[in-house]
Amino acid sequence: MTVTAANSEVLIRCGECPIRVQAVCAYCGPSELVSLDEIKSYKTYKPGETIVWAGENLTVIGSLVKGIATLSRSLPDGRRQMVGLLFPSDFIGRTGKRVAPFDVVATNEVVICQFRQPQFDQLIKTTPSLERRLLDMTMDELDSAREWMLLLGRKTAREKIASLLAIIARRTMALSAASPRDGVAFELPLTRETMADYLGLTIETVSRQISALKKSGVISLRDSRHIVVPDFIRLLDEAGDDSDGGFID
Amino acid sequence: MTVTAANSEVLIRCGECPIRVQAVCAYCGPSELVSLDEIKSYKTYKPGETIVWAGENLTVIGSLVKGIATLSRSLPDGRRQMVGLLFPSDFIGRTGKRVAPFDVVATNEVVICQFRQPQFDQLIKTTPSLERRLLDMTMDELDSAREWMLLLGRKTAREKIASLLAIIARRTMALSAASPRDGVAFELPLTRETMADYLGLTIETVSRQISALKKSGVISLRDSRHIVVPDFIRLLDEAGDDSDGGFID
DNA sequence: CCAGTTATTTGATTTCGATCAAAGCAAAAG
DNA sequence: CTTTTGCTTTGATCGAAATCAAATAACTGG
Repeated sequence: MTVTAANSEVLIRCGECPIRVQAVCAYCGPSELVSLDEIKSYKTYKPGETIVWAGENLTVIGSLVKGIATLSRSLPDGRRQMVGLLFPSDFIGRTGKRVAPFDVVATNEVVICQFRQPQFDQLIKTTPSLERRLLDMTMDELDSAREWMLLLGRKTAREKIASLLAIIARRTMALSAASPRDGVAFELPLTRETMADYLGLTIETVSRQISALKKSGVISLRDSRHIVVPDFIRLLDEAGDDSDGGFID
Repeated sequence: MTVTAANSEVLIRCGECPIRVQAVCAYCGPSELVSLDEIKSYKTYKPGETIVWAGENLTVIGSLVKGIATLSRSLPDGRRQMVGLLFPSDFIGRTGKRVAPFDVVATNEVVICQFRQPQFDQLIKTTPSLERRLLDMTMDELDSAREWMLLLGRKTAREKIASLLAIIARRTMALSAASPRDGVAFELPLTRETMADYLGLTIETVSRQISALKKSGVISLRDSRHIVVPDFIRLLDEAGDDSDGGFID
């Protein structure tokens, strides 16, 4: 299990955490070692596999260690809306709820560090700083979800695509410490269908708008999954919003 | 300040709380009285008044005591999306954030029980159960926001209207303990414009779809603000979803 | 009660994105 | 190498909701 603070400080680390091996609670000070090994168990999911079914019993509680998973809900006739993306260090499940409100689906090979509910509750109770951190993370997610509501409710297809690309570009830039006016290149971690389900659009519209942005010179494509953004500011402009959305932040 | 638990148990009550007068923390047991009077202050806002401006310094932290407020964000060209409704007992603001992410606007006359940031942080630190409660509330809001994303991204105009009416009808029924097959009557607390901003629609479409639902016999109107739902199940059906959304739950 | 806003409804038309349809492409399977 | 399969692009058409426009209804303050 990995919990990353706002300032990127690592609070608790698991054995299979990609960053480090020791289980340490940084909040409680380095002196306080949390023995997670007894209460956690790792589970691996194949690409496309459903980790949690909406409406079913919510048994999984823990955090994503490796891979990317999607949170989504579907209407009876199949219309689907993605409502969140889970990256390593994000939580799955929640305390005090019996029924899962959303589907959780693995896009890659996903590894989850899973806890038993009573033991996780205990861990939270005995680690106030963890609860505080959980609260902050949840509030951030809430802000992101609401930001996304603005996109879903009011943005045009072109603005939706630009917003999504901007968010991914921003992630990439943050990692490479590039400036906004530099070119950014990245690989789309999503299929056109997933993008469509995210943005409340159809596959065809996604494809068309990407083509349109290409024709306008806002982006260029090496292949369908590799995007190059020559001018990030220009892309932000197309997103319609002054700020950057930040759904996947 | 009023914090209501999932089971409707009241945790902390302020002087002007509509339910009771004493300031009591029920979680910490009735023995533990929380002296809120020294750190809180009441503020009243007129209908239409903006309590918090998105992008500006977030100074308000506290909870809504009376009235209804909306949470919204706008695009530079004026397109607006409502992202939440605040009812009495709901929180405004959050710890550890300098800039307000959304506008908070009073629809009625609104009374807010306001705290100073450092003192509120202190209150949270010394009241672990309060933090736990805050976490639960925030997670519920997150689930609701995501549910709303499904509506915004994938539902038709008719389904959107039906969903909103169903949520309000459900609230009304819960208060009157009526059964789903009974008729429900309620007053819309929102203008057509507010509804439109909520649902990601225009005023005209809202009006048209309400007329259409009336013509289909799903609802009837005494006047534009007073809705009668003869068969709640029928309305739920029109909402497209099996479950009830619950955005305003 | 009336003039003057401010909501709401209804109608006509347009437009953006969905739908229907088919072709191109690339990776995996045989 | 060819076939299959899944993903993506592009084209033609359709339709739901937006936009433009105007009438009606409801509320405001004088």
